[in-house]
Amino acid sequence: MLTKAQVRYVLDEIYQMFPEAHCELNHSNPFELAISVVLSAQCTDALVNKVTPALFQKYKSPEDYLEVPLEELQEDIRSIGLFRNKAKNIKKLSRMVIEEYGGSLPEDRDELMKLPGVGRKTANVIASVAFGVPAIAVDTHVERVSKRLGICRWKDSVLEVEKTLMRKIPQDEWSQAHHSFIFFGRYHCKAQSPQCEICPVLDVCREGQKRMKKRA
DNA sequence: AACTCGGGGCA
DNA sequence: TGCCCAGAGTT
Repeated sequence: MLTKAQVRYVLDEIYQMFPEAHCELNHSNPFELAISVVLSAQCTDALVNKVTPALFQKYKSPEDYLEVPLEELQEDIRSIGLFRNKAKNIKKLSRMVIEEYGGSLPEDRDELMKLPGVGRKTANVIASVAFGVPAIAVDTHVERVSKRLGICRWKDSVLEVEKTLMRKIPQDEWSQAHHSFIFFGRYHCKAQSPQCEICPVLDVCREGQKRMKKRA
């Protein structure tokens, strides 16, 4: 496992690598943010961003999602994977927000996770981006990068990864670290083809050194 | 723990 | 054109 000093080193290097890493989600409207993040499950943000402008033009409130037939909502998000489930979730989520939360999104992560389509990762994103709650959302990029580097253990569950990251990263950097890890995972430490040859943190990376030795 | 849902994007 | 990508829910 990487020491706290090594984690510090990794963070600094990765921040330098992706200085533009930041959250592109609109946080002025928590409900729209929640819809965006629910749509994001199992597909890229870029794909979601193609759909949301027109979507939010048409649907202004939770009530609007309830008024249209399910098939119409499905059609409006068709270009995204899993659109049938996601449309159902959005309708149910809208109903819950109206009936159980008085028309606005709950701020508590455990309450958020009661909403359909909102798991641990999504709840963390909503809580941190919309409500400023300190959190680290562990998606596949964050998980893969943390495990390869040796910040946490391979067998760790998502929850354990999250706890370890919170322990080893200063709280005021959780957001920046989260977004930087996403960029790092998507463009550099990729699932199938990690760019170990040109990696700035190879010297502390457990998996990277294994890979390089294998190649030699 | 394994399986399902489903498109877009890239090789 | 087939393989890879990306979470939540259900069993």
